[in-house]
Amino acid sequence: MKTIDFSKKLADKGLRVTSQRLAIIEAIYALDNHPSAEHIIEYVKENHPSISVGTVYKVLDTYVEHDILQRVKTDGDVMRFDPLLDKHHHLYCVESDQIEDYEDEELDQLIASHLKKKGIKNFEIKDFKLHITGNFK
Amino acid sequence: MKTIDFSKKLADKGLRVTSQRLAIIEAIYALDNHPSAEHIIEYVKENHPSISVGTVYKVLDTYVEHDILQRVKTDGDVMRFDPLLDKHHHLYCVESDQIEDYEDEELDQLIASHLKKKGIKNFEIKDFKLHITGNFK
DNA sequence: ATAATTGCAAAAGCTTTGCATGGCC
DNA sequence: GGCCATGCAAAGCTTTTGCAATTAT
Repeated sequence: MKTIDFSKKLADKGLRVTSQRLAIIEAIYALDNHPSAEHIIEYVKENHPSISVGTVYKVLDTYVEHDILQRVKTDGDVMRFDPLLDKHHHLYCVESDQIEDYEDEELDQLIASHLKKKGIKNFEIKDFKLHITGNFK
Repeated sequence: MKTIDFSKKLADKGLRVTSQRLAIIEAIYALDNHPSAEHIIEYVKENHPSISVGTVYKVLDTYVEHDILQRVKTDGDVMRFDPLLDKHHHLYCVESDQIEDYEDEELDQLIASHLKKKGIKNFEIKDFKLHITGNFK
């Protein structure tokens, strides 16, 4: 995805296009491994030394609100961000902080139909996400 | 589970039994909804006003290390704790911070056999957990 | 006795907030 | 021009840490 596409993406959502916002979304795609805010700040500062921490957090919030990013839960206390919006699951490495996307429509169907058939008492299911732990090799 | 059982549970793991440790594990069972450290502290202070925050965190860490508790991931930045150790999944309410356990061996089998059959390239699966979001009713 | 646990308080780490300045539309 | 976004710095919150005093075994 090129810079110009990011501009359009923001404009289409009614968001103002600023160089900080572009740098942040470019960073997330460039970093590519569900970066934390800290990783993003570090990366963006290379070409944007004066960007401030508060701005990055505000922009990330804005992106999550406008469905440009998803938050990714981790065991630790840092939030990480994922630009993939299609339904997918995550692979968590038990030895490092690596997180990868895992898409599997067949699995989605399998789980969805099982849950639909069986139902959960007193609970209306909206969505589900599988957290798979293991080792990359 | 009675107090005496908690004592035994700790002793069996080679942990020293202290009134703080007992109060903390009792609190978790009493609170019963995957309490946060803050909830636990609040509850324990009723009968144990002088307990300190640091102690509670240290004891929770000890319990997790010794497989007496599991950590539960949340969207927010607070860690929560679960005394159920059997394999299970979690139901997350989208409107509140309620979290419930969900056990479903049939589902576990279904997912396990699908993943085993299909495999994941460059990844060795150790375990998986489903995060189901929706509404309690 | 002695090794582990507690309480206290300080500090760390991540994230949020308020407000004046500056930039986009 | 008007409004929104940014930078800065301070503060907030949860969690961690160090150490002396206390307690369990």
